[in-house]
Amino acid sequence: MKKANKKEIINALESIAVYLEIKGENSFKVSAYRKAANALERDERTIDDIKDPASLQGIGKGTAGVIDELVQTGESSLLKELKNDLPDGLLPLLKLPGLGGKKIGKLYRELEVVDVSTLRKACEEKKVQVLPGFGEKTEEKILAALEEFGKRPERLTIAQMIPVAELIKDRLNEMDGIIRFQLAGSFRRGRETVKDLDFILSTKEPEIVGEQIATMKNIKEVIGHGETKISLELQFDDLIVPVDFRMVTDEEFITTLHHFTGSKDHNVLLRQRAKEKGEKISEYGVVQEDTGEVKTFQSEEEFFKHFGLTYIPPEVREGRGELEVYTENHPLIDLGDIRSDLHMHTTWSDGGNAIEEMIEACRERGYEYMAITDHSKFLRVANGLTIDQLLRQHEEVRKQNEKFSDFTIFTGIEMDILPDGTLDYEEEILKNIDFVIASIHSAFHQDEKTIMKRFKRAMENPHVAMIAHPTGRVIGRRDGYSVDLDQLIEMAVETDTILELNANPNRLDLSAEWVEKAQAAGAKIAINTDAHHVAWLNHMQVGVKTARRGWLKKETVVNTWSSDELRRFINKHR
DNA sequence: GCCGTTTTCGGCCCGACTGTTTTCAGTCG
Repeated sequence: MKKANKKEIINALESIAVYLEIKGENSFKVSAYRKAANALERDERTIDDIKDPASLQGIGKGTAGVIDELVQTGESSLLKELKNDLPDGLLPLLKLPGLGGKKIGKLYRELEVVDVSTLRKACEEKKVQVLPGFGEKTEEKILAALEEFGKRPERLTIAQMIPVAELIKDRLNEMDGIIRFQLAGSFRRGRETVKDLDFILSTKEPEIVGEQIATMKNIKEVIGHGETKISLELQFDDLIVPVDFRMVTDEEFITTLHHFTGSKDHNVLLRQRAKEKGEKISEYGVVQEDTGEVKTFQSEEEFFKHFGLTYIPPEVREGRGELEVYTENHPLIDLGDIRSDLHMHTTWSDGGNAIEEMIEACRERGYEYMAITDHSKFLRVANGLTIDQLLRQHEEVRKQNEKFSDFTIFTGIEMDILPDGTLDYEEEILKNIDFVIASIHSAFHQDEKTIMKRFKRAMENPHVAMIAHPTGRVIGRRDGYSVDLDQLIEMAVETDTILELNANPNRLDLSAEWVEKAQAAGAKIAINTDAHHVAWLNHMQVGVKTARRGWLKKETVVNTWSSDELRRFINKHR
């Protein structure tokens, strides 16, 4: 029997939790299996290196037994048994809003609902509304949810959310009665995708503010409207965005902001810690359990300090050891550390702005240097530069460069690694370019070995400074090519090739998870916007957020260095 | 199911909102 790998074990534990939930098991037992899955996921080691799973916090005798069985045999008798007991068509029903394990269990036992279609039938025959605990409205809602089921993506990309978030902020700014507001949730933590947007508002007049929110433009539906919480679905063309608004007093603002920034795992860990001190954290403050005294805070710094911690940036509040690390300062890279952008396009290839405009925009952003990197000749669809054009462009860049004593413009190129593994320009050309980027834009279907050969050849070329968007993924649209990232990182360290964190919110490539691994291995990262328009230079913020999610320090990121330092690094092997 | 210098039993993070109920269970984040 094939042994189960770590991912399969985590999935099995999560499946067990879901089945138990539908069975109506004790909810703490259910969450014990989820906690065990989380504990495994958080641990960096492989399943073989974790000799004794029960030694991990959250894994005891029971779940360790399940894990051991999966490791030994590749199967779990408990999971098998559950699968025999319950139809697996019930599992997707948990995704329907308003339906949880308890209700699904009841539907199964009382009405023999086993999947989406039997559930729809039961609703249509009006059998659901007569069940105790259900009613007419519940039945209607289930039917409506079934109608929408599968039509909408579960998570929305940051690229889609950025303009929506800005629009809502503008509207809140125009409303009466709001003292201050902030966007919280996974958006604030910088996740690649989000389920919804969470806004925290402070006000003395929740009814007045609530009324304005519930009547704002673009509302598709008001999901809920209570005294302090309003849930909406906003619609912009095809895009439907769930948005939650929470209203509190200004004193409560900071603890509410922290609570709804999450993550859930982070909150749970911090609350457990508070409990050990005889305190209780809620949205409204920290309660001294013996006296009932409620403490509120002026800032999140102050809040964390209360628990003996320094400020924990939202990006790392994932319950992955931040409470242990942030007993002292642990600075991560910051937007203010960025001194250049090393990947962008102009009208010479497929960009929308002239060289001068890009220079001006970079200077406005306070950078000290930059690189102009248009596409190479192979990429005809993007109007890649012929050798003649390239030489003329670099002449132009050098001329521009002479204008400034306080700013440096690198000549550059985003050169294609061709399907056969050769590079788009000869050594003779490359040796005169300041910043050579190599990247893959073709033959995505090739197998991993072939792709890795292409990368290897590029990275071993002494003139190639950086690999751009290493996986080629576009979030929510395509996975990219088959690349062995562990090996790529290894090669990057060996050849001193920089790996890119492409800050385009559709790409975020490398991801937070992989830049973290790259940093651990000693590789260097550049955060670049790959801007095709001056406005896209602002994506640097998103890139830095992603870097922070990967715990990147300033030193790891080459565009926090001075231009001389970077030049020395690039020219080391030339 | 997990956990424990108060505990090997009895807790487990906490609260808003809805729809079902006549005081609360279920869901959600």
